[in-house]
Amino acid sequence: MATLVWFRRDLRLADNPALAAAAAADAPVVPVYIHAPDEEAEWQPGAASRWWLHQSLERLRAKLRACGSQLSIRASAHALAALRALIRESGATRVVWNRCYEPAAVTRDRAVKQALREDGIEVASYGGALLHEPWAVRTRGGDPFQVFTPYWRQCQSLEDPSEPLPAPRALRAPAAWPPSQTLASLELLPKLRWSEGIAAAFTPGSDAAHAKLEHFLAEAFDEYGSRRDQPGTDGTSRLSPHLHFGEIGPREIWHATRRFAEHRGRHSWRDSQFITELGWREFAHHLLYHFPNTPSQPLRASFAQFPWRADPRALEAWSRGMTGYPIVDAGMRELWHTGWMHNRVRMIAASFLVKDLLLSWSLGARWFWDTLVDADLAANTLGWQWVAGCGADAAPFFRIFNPVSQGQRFDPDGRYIRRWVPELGGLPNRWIHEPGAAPPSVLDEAGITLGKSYPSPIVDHAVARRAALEAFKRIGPRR
DNA sequence: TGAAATGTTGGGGCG
DNA sequence: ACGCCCCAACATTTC
Repeated sequence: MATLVWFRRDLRLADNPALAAAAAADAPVVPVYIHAPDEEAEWQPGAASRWWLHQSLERLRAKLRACGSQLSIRASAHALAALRALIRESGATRVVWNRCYEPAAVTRDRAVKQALREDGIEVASYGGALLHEPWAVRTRGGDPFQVFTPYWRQCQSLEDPSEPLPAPRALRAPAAWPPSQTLASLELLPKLRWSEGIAAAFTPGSDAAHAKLEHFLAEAFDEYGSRRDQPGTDGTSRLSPHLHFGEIGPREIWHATRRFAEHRGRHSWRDSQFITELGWREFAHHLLYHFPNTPSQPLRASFAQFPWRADPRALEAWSRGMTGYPIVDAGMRELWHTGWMHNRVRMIAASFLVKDLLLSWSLGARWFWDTLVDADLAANTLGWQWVAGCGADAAPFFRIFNPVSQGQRFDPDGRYIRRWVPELGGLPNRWIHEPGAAPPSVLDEAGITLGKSYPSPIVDHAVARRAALEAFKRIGPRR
């Protein structure tokens, strides 16, 4: 009579509709996690994500234990096979989960649902990962949106997301627990010990996520509009990996922000930039659901013929943070060391790859996928296609970031550069964003030999910009 | 959620 | 006092 709760990208007890539904029934609850990476095809989690997943599962297991429950972990080529085994071992008659929206997950879940029902199992799925289901938001003509502003306006006009559900206090145990593999047996942790940087920057788990949200609201929410673009400050929430793994749900964030703002008489919170960022997350999932080819194919078909360059050495220089443009290199090194990059810098680094180096956005998307702890197929796809100008509501082809002026504008005191590109630390602020143009005496003084202690710029931005305009002009403009 | 190129304005130095 | 030039500051256009 037990209910299987299939945890996936919802590694939390609070505001977990599937878990709440299972707990509400007068029946034992069997929480399970199934590691079936092959079912995610070419978008299996990268090394940084796997590290996070390991930590997060550990926290979830502890949380469940505190409720008198247990997490049964299985690795399997096919989730369906593992579910059937778990059903057999636990005598469960019902399976519940919260929906995922990636194309591979949608296909798989549909098949699993049908197969289990044919087995005579009761199956239900719930929405908990988004404020609005992707199919619930439509243009007047019934189509999915392709422009953010009208999309989000439409969302805001819908009924408010419901209040988050409380975490169950206790979960009924089954007569016998289905055995669990060890977490270690999933081999999620990296072989090399490079994860210290990530561990120093982040603490996975829903407790840390909620602490971070409270801290953000108290310390940074009011100034978010002005400080969110300054990578040298602590102006953003850094909730992205927690959101990706579902350690905290968007409804919890939405309502916590509402309560915080209303308590202080701030009634414009709905239109705050922070809430708008939740909107972009929704929009990304909306697009991925309705345009499932976009992780590998440009949404705008004309870009399929774009003459991207092939230049492995340039790609390598970009990946490793050795382009000679400090703001780009700082971002790429922050990514490599912490599994995260400030959003403003993501745009700058992405623009550099796509426009200055004329390398395909999909190469950048893949690198981010492998290295980000918050790697999310929907957000990553939207972000890269946006920068490349080949996606929905994309940046126009002529919008090309100048890595020097962007650095000067958003990191005026060079704090971000000094943190991640320490070899430039001795440069005065005047030159820290363009060592390639600094007078020899200044470089001397700072102990820098261009080409040795720090790379010379791998391209001349002014030249690269003109080449990009030329190439994009041919294929990019909307018709 | 750009930036460069081009155009306009207005104050100050100077003959 | 006046016109001229220079150029910074700002605005507009273009890619």
